[in-house]
Amino acid sequence: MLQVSEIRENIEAYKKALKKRGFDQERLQSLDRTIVLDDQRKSLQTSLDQKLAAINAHSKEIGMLYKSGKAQEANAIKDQVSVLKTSAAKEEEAMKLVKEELYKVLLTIPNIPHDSVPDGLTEEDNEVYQDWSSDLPDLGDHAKPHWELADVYNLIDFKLGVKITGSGFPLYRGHGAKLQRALIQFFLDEAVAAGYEEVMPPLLVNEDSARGTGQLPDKEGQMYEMERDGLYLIPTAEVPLTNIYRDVILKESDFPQKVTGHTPCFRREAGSYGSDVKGLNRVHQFEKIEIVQIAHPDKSYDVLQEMLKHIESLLIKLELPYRILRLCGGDLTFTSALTFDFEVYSAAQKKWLEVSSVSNFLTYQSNRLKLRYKGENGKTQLAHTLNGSALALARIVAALLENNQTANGIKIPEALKPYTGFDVIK
RNA sequence: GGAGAGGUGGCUGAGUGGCUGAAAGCGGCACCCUGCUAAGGUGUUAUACUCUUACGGGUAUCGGGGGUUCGAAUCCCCCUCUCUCCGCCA
Repeated sequence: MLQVSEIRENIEAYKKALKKRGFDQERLQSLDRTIVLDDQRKSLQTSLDQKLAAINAHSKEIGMLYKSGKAQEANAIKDQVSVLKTSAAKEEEAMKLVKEELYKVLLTIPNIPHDSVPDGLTEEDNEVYQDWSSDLPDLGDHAKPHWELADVYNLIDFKLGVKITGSGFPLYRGHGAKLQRALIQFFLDEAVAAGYEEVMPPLLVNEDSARGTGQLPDKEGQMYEMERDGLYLIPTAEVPLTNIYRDVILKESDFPQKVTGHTPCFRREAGSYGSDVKGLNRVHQFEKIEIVQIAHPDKSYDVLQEMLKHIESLLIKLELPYRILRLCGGDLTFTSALTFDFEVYSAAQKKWLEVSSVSNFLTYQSNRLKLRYKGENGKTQLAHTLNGSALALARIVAALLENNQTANGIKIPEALKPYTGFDVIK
C-alpha cells in the first residue's frame, strides 16, 4: 500500500508512471481522491482531539471538585461533558468512515513502476533483458514432452494424484521423487552459501500475515482457505518469510536481512485450463525455494541485481537455457515496482516456462507490514522488501526432463549428481 | 477437548477507579568525573496520529474488541495468545 504522504509529494510523477500500467484519467483520479480524503481525515482528527482534550480536562476538574466536596459544581460540569461526548462520538464515526474510504481507495492503487519498466499492457511487451546467447537446443521431432517422459520412466503419476486429491496434484515417485528432493537440497545449499539464513516456516498463515504481503484482500481467490480456523495455505513462502518482519523495527546495522526457505506452494489457479496446465506447466501444489531480502531503501536496487545474479547462477549450474524478462507495466504484479522473470526453455514443448520472478516492492509491502528501521538520524522509516524464487521446482523438472532426454535415458546435470546419487534416469 | 492461571514499556516487574504514559531495577544513549577503574555521577530513553516556522502542545495506545463511568491498566462481557494440570497424539 502506498503512503498518502508519498502520493502528496510525487503526485505528477506517480500519475505518469501509473500510465504504464494502463491507468486512464479516471483511475488516475483515485490519487487525487486519497489526498482529499486524507485532508478530511486530518481536520476531523484535529477537531476530535480538541474535544477529547476538553473532556479529559473536565474529568480532572470533576475529580478535584468531588474531593473538595463540591458535588453540585461537579454535576454541572458533567452535563457539559455529556454534550461534548455526543459530538465527539459523531466525529469519531465520521472519521472512521473517511478512514475506511481512504483505505479502500488505497487498495486500488498498485505500486509505482520503476523508471526502467517498459510500456505495454501484455506479456508481448515484456522486454527481453537478457537473451539466451547461443542456439536453443533442437531435439528433433521425436522429442517427448515431460509428461510422456514422466510416464515412460515412472517418475510422476498424474493419475494417482487425481485419485488421491484432484488434478494439478502430481504424485512423484522413485527417481522422480528423488530428483525433487535433490533439487530442493541443491537450491537451499546454494542460497545458504550466498548468505541467506535457512528457515522452515509454517505452511498455514493467519489473516494478518496474508494481509501483510498483500494476498488479502485482493488475491484471496488464489489461496486455499481453512475457513473454520481462519487460516490460509501459503501460495508462496514469500508470505511466511516476509511476515517474519511484520511489526519489526530494525537497526540500520541489521541490513541486509536475507532469509530463504523451501515450502510447498498451494494455488487454486481457478479458471485455468488448456495446454498451459498440461503436465507440470501449472499445478496446484509445487515445491519452491524462495529468497527474501529486507533492504535499506538506498540499496534495494543493488540487492535486486544481486538476487538476479544468484538465480542466474543456479540456471547456469543446471545447464538450462534461460532468458530474463523485464516485465512491462501491464504485466507487473500489483505490489511490485520492478520485476524480472526468469524463463527456461523447454525443448520438447518448444516453450519458455517461467521458473522465477524477482521483485522489488520498495515500501509497498513494508507499509502494511509495519516493517521499519531506525536510521542514523534517529528517524523511523519504512524498509524495502524484495523476494524471488530460487527456484520453483515443477517447471524446472519439466525442462530438465525434456532437454536432457537421450536414447539412453535422461541425463542429470553435473552439479546435481552429488544430490541425486545417480547420473542418468533409465 | 476439559480445568485453572496469566498477558503492563527493549527486558524483569510494581500498580484494583482520578495526580500513572505508567514506580523500581536492568539494558540502551548522552555528558561528567576518576588512582576503589570490567567502577562512580547526572540526565535521557515507546509508538502512531495531529497542531505549530520553531520552541512546544494535543489525542490515542498497558494482548484485541465492546461495555459501565464525568473519569479505566485497574470493574463487566466477548475474542485471542501463553503457561500449568488432565485427556488425546506423530
